[in-house]
Amino acid sequence: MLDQRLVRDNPEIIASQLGRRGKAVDLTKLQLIAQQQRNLEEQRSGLQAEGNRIGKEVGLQIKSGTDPKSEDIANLRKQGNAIKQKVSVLEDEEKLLSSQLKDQLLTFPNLPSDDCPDGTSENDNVEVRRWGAPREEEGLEEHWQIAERLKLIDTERSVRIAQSRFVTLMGQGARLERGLINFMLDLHTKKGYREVLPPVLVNTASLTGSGQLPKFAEESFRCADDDLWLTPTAEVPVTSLHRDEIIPADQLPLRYAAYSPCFRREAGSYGRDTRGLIRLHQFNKVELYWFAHPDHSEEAHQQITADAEAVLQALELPYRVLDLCTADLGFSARRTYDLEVWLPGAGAYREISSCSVCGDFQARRSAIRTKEGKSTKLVHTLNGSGLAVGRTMAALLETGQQPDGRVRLPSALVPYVGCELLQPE
RNA sequence: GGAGAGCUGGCCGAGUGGUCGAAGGCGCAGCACUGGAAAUGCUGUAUAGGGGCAACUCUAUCGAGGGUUCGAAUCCCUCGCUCUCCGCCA
Repeated sequence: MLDQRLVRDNPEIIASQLGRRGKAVDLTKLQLIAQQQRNLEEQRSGLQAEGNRIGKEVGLQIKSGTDPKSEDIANLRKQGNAIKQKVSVLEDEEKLLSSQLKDQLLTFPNLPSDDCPDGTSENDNVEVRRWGAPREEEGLEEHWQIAERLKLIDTERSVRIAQSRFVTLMGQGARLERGLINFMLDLHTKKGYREVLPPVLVNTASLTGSGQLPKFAEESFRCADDDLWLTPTAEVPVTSLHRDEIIPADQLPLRYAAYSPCFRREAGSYGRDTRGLIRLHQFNKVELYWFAHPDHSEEAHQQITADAEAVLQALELPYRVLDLCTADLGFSARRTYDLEVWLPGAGAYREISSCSVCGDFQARRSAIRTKEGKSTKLVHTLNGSGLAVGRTMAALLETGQQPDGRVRLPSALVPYVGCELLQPE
């Protein structure tokens, strides 16, 4: 969420920054609401001060012996009542305006960072670097072909169990998925990340706090009888881990590595990536998350990205890093590096991790602050996939495929999977 | 699902209508004492919003929302959550 004061005092900053994201907004009305709301607050608190004075006066007089039924007291009561009425009118107006303001504000995306490249579509994303030597051969299989041939996944029966876009991992496939989760968590915790296994059902406040609500309700699965949703990413519960808290500055940064299954409705993606492990309603992900001091979030962003890259490097998977342009930024992000892994079978780079710095955007929604001396300020939050497990498996299958149909796993994974070659069981 | 208890500051805990943002304790910070430390003593220590260059000041907040009252942490109503016991259950 954006700062209300910015709306009130410098709406032109918001307009120009959101303009960079391709969002044209007219803030004159909202600014007016914000200013009126402040005026009402001033009037109201002045009246309340007067009312408090009268209340005390009555108490004092009665205590010092004045007859409670005396003229003086009756007069004060009358004044008190008059003020009460005025206050309640002002209060109603003020509440209406604040809720209008807040409702609007919750629908605005974050302002892009100054360093974020300008652009109008994903074509304007800037490639920052590449790592590894991509396999570029003719006749390589795609991961879903390999997975079905080796019976690592059962797609058809998954439809019976649930519906399309769900997958059941079987045998070595299940083992590989489990091994990858463990491998990733081990890698991150060795670097000092605290491991987290959060609830995957989250309440409305949590989804609002990290930015998924109110705008993206149709992207999440919702429980019919409770205020609970299936989390679309561990970013949601981990943000709320410290919701409404003040974190002492000497504890920052807090770094978490959270494994969770993730659930997304993928509304509006009919027909895309219908086969295999790329786009599912349920997938596993290890998420990196930082609560950082506001002065150090830029460095933190470089570090969290490097920590996500470390997984790809350890798995010997070639990738490239994109600096997302303003048009491609997610709702809560100020700046994002996407990691795209090379899929030799598909012959394309595919997103496998998104590393974002959100500034104080989520912290304001979630009331997560830090304290130095007397002043409290909002922390900065960062998140990055480290990594999306299903897509990692897809990349491993395509990258490790052998002419004989088997799949060679990177050596780092052998202790986790128990073999270096996947072959028909 | 049934029955009961509770929800107060970072924590514990007092407070049943009047100057209470809230006693006391713990914790934390500063100062004093000390060669240094412990112990001790003193002082300070919530959040949000408004005004002010600042010192400071006003308003709100005792789970949430309504109500009674000149005045509510305290009384009334609704809701939420937590805990305990019983039932069920991995």
